[in-house]
Amino acid sequence: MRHLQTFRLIEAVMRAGSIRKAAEDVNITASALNRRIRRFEDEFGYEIFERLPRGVRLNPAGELLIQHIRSQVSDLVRVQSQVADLAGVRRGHVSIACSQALLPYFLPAQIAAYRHEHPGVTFEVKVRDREAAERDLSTFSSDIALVFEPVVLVDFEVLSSIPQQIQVVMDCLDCPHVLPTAEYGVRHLLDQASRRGTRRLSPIVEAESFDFMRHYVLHENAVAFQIPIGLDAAPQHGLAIRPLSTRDVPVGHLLMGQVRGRTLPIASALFARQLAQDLEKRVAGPAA
Amino acid sequence: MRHLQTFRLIEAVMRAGSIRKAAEDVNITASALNRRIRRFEDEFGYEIFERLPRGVRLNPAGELLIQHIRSQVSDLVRVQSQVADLAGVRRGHVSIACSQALLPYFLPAQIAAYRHEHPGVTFEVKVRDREAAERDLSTFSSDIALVFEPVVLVDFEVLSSIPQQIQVVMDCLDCPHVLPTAEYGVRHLLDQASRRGTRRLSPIVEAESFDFMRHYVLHENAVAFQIPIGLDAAPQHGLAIRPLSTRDVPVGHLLMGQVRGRTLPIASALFARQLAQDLEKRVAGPAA
DNA sequence: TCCCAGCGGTTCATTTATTGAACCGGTTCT
DNA sequence: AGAACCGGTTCAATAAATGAACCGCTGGGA
Repeated sequence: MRHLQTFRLIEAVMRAGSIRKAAEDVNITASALNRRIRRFEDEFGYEIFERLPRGVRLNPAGELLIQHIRSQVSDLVRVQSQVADLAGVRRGHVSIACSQALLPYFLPAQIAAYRHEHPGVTFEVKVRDREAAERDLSTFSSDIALVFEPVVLVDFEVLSSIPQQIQVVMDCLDCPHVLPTAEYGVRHLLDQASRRGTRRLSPIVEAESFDFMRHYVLHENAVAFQIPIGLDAAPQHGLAIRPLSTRDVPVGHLLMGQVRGRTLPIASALFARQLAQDLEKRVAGPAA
Repeated sequence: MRHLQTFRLIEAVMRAGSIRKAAEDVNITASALNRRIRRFEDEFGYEIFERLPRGVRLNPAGELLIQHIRSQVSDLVRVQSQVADLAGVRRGHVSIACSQALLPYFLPAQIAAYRHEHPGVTFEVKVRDREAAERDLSTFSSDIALVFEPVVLVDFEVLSSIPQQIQVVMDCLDCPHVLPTAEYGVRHLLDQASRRGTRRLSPIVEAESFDFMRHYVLHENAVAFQIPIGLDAAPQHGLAIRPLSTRDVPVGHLLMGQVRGRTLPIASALFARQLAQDLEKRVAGPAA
């Protein structure tokens, strides 16, 4: 898309933090890039970069502009997707930012089901912690976020919410436990619970991968934690799964959402609706 | 703004209904214009014009695109206005589509008051009947609409609403009356009332200008109608003004609104707030 | 019926705008 | 003080958009 070229260049400069570096990235001369930036600033009426001795940085005006650019590009994609739709081809691309718990069972099944109906739609699944997922949404680099216990809710429009009680994944009933790192919702809830009660959390292993933790308990006598949606309905060989009491650890919530007020491309909107329907079914009868 | 050039051309072609005519309008060759349109369609991925033997017309994809273009341009203006604001200069441009009743007293006073505070802001006042005002909003060619008894309310977000009982402007109490044409809210309400009751409307003069009608009753014994906001608080020489009974004619509503969901530029948003405040005061104590 | 005006689309020489290489003045880190 | 970067500027080289002429087509009027 030709008329967005300048915007792409601006983004490149923003990322690189310097015109010369950005020029390398996009394979043009620094001089050409510099002139394009200046010309844009002329037309726009205001400078959008602070010129520092070691490079450039977006000024507040630039921040406003970059937000506009992003929403614009994403809206153009939406229009294209709508046009594709009325042209008969159900095409499109859905970008999802989600917690790890969705990776092993839920999302693969959901995406496969959707693609079975609409083979022209492509997907992009990004693993993001709760904060990063929301950042992804607000920069329009993801359409839909699926996160457990999100941190802030500004600009996050909840499309669906289901309760998820943390489950213990254990090989036996003994103490040693494996915990996710602090940025995860599961850890957040367990931390809260431990602060309230007398029991202390003393993880023998901290990990960022729930997959790793689930496998770890097969090797050492230990317990790990996960939310139901990240666990198979049929318990695996040698693994027992049991919900924590809601008196000990409060029930958490898995939220699906988008940027507040944004109109999603058709493919993404449809997929979000499918997700919401499936999630609701789980609340009614948790037997997936 | 250079990167919007193609969009301007697309709009020109849409308006002209033919590439050759549009080329004349924008002072380039038909060949050049044709190529730019085709190139854009290539990049966009879909044709946006139907090629007819006597010209071109937007196809549904094009309709979708033009909507996107308009919202995009208006959003860029909003960003510029915000930037101007944080640069310290309160600049901007406010475009208003309104009924005639607002012209003689209300809007001049309001705009003057606003410009007294913010001399950098310019205004554009367009007289539109109820339908055209809403069309103006949805094509982003006006920021704010002020209309009496709007027709449809889709995409119209009401920012303020005050009741306005139709007033009789008379030189004496006799029958002959002067009426606005059908597209006006005043006529609409009077029509409704006459259908419900037994009295017939038989205007001796139909006019599109309320100003004309107000002056006309000075020359011939006749009555005219207007809503309070279009009338001076101090009655003019020789003119008596008296409200119609709400039993005879239902009370109408003057609505101020914008396109649903749109973020207005700062200047427009501020002006809309000022209007809303002033309108509310009128409901409390109608003595302007 | 035929014909021609008007349409969109294409081709190729020309004009315009964009680019790249070299260079300038400045600041920072060594 | 000098080397290393930085953004900004200049001017010739390159790439892109443009205009004039032409093609094939359709619909309305003679």
